[in-house]
Amino acid sequence: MKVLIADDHELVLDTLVAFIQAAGGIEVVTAPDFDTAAARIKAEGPFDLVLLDLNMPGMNGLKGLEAAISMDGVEQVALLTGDASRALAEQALELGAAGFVPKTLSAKSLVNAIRFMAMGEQYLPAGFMTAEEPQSKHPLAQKLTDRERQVLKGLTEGKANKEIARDLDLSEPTIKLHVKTLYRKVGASNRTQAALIAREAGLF
Amino acid sequence: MKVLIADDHELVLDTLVAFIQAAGGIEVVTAPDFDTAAARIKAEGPFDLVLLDLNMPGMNGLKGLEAAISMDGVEQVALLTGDASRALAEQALELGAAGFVPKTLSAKSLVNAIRFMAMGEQYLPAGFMTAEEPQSKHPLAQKLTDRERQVLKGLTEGKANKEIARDLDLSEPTIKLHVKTLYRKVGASNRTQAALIAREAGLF
DNA sequence: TTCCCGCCTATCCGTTCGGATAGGATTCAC
DNA sequence: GTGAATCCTATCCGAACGGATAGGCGGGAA
Repeated sequence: MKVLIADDHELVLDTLVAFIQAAGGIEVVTAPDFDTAAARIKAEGPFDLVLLDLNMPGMNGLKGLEAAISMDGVEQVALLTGDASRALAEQALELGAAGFVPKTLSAKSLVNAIRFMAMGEQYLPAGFMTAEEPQSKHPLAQKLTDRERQVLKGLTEGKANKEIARDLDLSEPTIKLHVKTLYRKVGASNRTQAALIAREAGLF
Repeated sequence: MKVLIADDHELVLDTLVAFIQAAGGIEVVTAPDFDTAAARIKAEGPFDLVLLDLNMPGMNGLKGLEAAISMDGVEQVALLTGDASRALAEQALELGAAGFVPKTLSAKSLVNAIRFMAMGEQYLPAGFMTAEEPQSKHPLAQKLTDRERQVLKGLTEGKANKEIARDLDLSEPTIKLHVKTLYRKVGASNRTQAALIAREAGLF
């Protein structure tokens, strides 16, 4: 059984390799970025599992995942990531990922997950997709009404009131009202600040 | 010598503890988020060094760093972070942080850095502050003139043209000109889009 | 020197924004 | 039912924005 792990955090790499080899029966190859990972797949493949860090050089978000999945010499591809966003996990699975591994896992269960996926299974952290939306409502968003959230989403896309009105099939004055009340709630004084605050809070 | 490490990535925690204790002479306490870190400082302090992950629950960016520095029972506070941004490092040092430790370090040098800081020294990753600005010019920013960059910075802070004019000691019509030409260069059609694009590119 | 480029200033115009105010509709809790 | 909350619509106004256009200034390149 052969596994490639790509991560620019050498610390993570060190640990995983040590733990996996201690367990035995698995050959581990590492890479510090996406490009060398791709090169090693070509040169040293095939691999039973390829683990890709979401935030590493050369990996353009899910682009790298997509590319890796379509490569020859790769059985399974999984994402390794620091922040566990449910939306991201869903997208990754839609693209055909074998799993989604947050680094918040303990070393032991992380190694178990890797062995599990290398055997061809799909892995998701316990209580990740099962839980409806545990703490999804940010302290900021929870104060907004549904409409206001929809309007705020439009703001974060740089849209004009008129555009938002068309998208939501409402009149423009209505949008302006929501925009105004929304400013007060999030503490913004114009649409750009509101958009930045929303992004900062991780909404949308 | 006593060290507290707070990180929501249990993997990181496991490794650091194992390595540090293997080296001997250091007592290690861990915490999965900022609040329990603060509680443990109060209960089990004093600590020679507190290592805080930048992206963990309860830590509002540099707010947590600031809070930890001002606490009793803490000698040194350092940041542990996944992505090494130079601007962030500078801000952290200005707040009085003892160092800035990117997780891209190998486990061995990371442990060395921790021991180094616990002894009261300041640590920065090699060639981090020394290098002038290695790859600072993003493909986007390099097309902008100095003034346009300054104006764009104002936009990313949600400022009005008039405010930017005051900050840069220019007239408002001038700002409007720069804003307009800047839109064309970055592909925005209004200030909110420009601000988001700039943030997306990692500028400022 | 002449020319071009980046920079600053300015005016004009139509649109959009931000804010205040007011009325009507719906739903839900009391 | 009464009242409160949410949502929709509307009008008015001053300020800010987005865009076009035009001229002056300084420095570097041809």
